[in-house]
Amino acid sequence: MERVQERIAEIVVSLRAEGYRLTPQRMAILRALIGNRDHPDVEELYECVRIEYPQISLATIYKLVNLLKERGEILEIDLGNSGAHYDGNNPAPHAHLICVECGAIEDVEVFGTEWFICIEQEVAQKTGYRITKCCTDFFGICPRCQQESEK
Amino acid sequence: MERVQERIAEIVVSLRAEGYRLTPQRMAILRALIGNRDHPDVEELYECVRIEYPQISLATIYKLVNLLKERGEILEIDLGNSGAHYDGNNPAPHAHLICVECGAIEDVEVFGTEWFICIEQEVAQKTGYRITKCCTDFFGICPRCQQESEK
DNA sequence: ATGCTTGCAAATTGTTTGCATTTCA
DNA sequence: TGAAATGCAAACAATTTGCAAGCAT
Repeated sequence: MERVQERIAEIVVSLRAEGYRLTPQRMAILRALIGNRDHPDVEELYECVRIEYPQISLATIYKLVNLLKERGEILEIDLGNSGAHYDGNNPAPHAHLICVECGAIEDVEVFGTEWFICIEQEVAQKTGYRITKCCTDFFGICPRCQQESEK
Repeated sequence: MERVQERIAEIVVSLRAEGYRLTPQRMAILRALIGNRDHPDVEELYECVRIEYPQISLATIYKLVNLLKERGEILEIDLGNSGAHYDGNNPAPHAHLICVECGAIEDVEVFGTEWFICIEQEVAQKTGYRITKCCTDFFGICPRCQQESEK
């Protein structure tokens, strides 16, 4: 899991380069955000960071998350109902798979980055749009929830 | 535009079959929802129906829209910030193209329904999920907004 | 006549903002 | 030291809910 440290270091460097400060709270949020495959929402980040910093406020989480989102360091996953989730591990475009039963969110490895670049180019060419982002979400029922409902 | 009447008729039949009632307000909302390529949000539907029914309330719009969404008759398009938009024309899976500058939303014709079925099957096979829905959104800048910012 | 639907207002939920105080660089 | 970040509370926006009265079937 050296990756996690690397990814955090990347973000730290990038923020510092722009004059942003790295407070201990921000470091804790980064740690909660990066390096879990959980795609947490703001509430989960809050609960996680609160263990270390019981004083932390939701506003602080929102502010950092928005900053990182604007800078393209994390991906926002919007499921329509309820709050947004965040993917801090992989800023490259990739699809997500969401279980509508238990709410689990996982990355889809089936299509690589090249695949996204390819379909983005095709759409750009046929529509004249300058494409900046593409998001693909699959909704369904995960194997575990299927088993449970089989009973 | 016979299509529009057809589509409305389809929905009317489907609702009536389940014991739902077709009030004049609901008919007006359906007309506002189906048969414009605008992908309206709730506010736009509200303004539209209000011309005919100045008394109508947002709650009524929300209730019908949720009913139709649950029944798979319309598609919800969630852009993260601000309210959801709806696509009543085409319940089959298809991608959307969103201009981040002017907010326009259009259907992407590049990939057909078969294409979606194909990638859904591939994901299902590789992950064990039972896929129920796939949504693909391309974000970018439309040709018109590109020209405008060129000046 | 029955019970689904309406429309109002109030309640919820998720997120943002203003500001005085603290703190990193 | 000075600008940026924190944390609190209040403000906001989108959506949902409860309920009395109305209306489609």
